[in-house]
Amino acid sequence: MGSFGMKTVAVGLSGGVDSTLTAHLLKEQGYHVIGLSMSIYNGDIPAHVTGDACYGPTEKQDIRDIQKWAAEHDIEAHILDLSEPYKKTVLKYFRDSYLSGLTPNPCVMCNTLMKFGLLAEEARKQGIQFDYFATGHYARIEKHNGRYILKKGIDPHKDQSYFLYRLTQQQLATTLFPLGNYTKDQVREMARARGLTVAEKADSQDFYAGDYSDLLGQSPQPGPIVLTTGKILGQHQGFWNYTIGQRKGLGIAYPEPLFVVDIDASHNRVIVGTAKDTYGTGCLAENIVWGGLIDFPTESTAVTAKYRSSGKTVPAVITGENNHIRVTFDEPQRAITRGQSIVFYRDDCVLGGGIITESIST
RNA sequence: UGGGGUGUCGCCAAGUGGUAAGGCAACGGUUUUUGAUACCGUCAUUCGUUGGUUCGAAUCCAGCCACCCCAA
Repeated sequence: MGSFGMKTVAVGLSGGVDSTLTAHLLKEQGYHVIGLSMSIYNGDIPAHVTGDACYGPTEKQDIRDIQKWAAEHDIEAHILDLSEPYKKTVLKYFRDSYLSGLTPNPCVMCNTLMKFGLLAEEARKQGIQFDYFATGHYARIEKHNGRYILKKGIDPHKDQSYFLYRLTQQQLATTLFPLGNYTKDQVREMARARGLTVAEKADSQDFYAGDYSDLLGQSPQPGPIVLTTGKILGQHQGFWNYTIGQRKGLGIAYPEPLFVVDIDASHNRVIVGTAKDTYGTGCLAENIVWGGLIDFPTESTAVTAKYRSSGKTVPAVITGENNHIRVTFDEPQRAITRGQSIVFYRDDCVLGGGIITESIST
C-alpha cells in the first residue's frame, strides 16, 4: 500500500526488457511499484542448457539483474521461491503430457497457475500488499458489461493473448498490461530512452534451453517411425521427443519431406506422412475456459481461432457441447496437435479457449 | 566363375565427350515466451578401382573389385 492513497502495483519481473519497462511506465503513471519475481529452478534437475530460458540455471543471473535494477531505482523487489509448486504443477503437466503423446504448452499453464496464480497469492500470504498485478505481456484488458475481456496486443507480431486465455475474471480484474498498446519496437525505444541496461537484451522465450528429456526423466526407448501406410521407415528414441507437424529431426531420406502425423504412445510409434497428410478439418477441445464477451456457444458460432502459439488466427465455426467444443475450420489446417491450446477470438477479443484432445479429418 | 545388369554426396537421383542438376536427410542461421511450420545459407575439385583413347571423360575402351538377377 503506497502512501497518500497511491495505488500499489506488483510487477512480475523476469529481468527482461518488457517487464522492466512495464515497471518504469507504471511508476511514471503514478503508481507505487514493487517487484515480484519467482524462482522456479532450484537445481535439483540437472540441466545442460545452451541458452537463456524460463526454467534453468540462467534464472540466477536474471534474479541478480532484477535485484541490481531494483536497488538502482529504489524499488522493493521480492523473490519468491516457488520451485516446489512449479514442479508439482507445470513440470508435472509438462511431463504427463509428453508421456501420453500430447504436446503441452507450459507457458499457458505457467501463466494461469504460477505467475498470475501462486506468485500473487504467496506474496499476499507473506504480507506483501498491492492493489494490482502487472506483467510485460503484449495483451490488453477491457471491461464490457461488467466483465473483463482479454484482448490481443496492438503489435500483431508480439500479441501474447494466446498464452493468457486461461486467466480468470478474478485474475483479469486486478491485472494491468501496460505494454498491450505498444509495439515491440516502441518498447525497446522507450527502454533505450530511459537508459535501461536491459534495452538491448535479447528476448528470452524458450521454456527450457536444454534437452527436454532432462525434464521428462526418461531413458531412450527405441521404437519405429512408420509411414501412414504402415511401412517402417526409421527408428526413434522415444515418442515423447516428437510433436505433430514436426519435420526436422526425423532423419529419414524420402522423395518428399516427411512430417509427424500422429504419435502412438501406447505402441511407442511415431507416424509420419507427407505434407498433405498433416491437414485436418477440425478438432475437439476440452478443459474449456470461456470469457465474458459472448455466451458459451451452444449453437454453431463463427469465430477465428489460433491453435498453435505461433500460428495464424484462422476462421472456424465452433459448437459447444457439454464440457467441450467442436471446431470446424473453414479451411483445412495443418498440424492440429493434441495437447496444444486453441484460443477463440472475435476481432481482437478473446472469447475463450481450451485444450485440443482430438484432431478431426473428414 | 555360363548369361545379363548395376556401381555419381548419408539416401534417392539427373547427367552418354566439354569440364558434377535436383529432391530427401544433415548442419548453421532468421522468425517464434511451447524443441512445430516456414524462410535463408552450407553440404561431391569428384563420379567403384586401375590403366588407355582424347585438346578434354562421370560419360568411349580394357582389366580388376563389389553388389544384384537369371540359369546351373
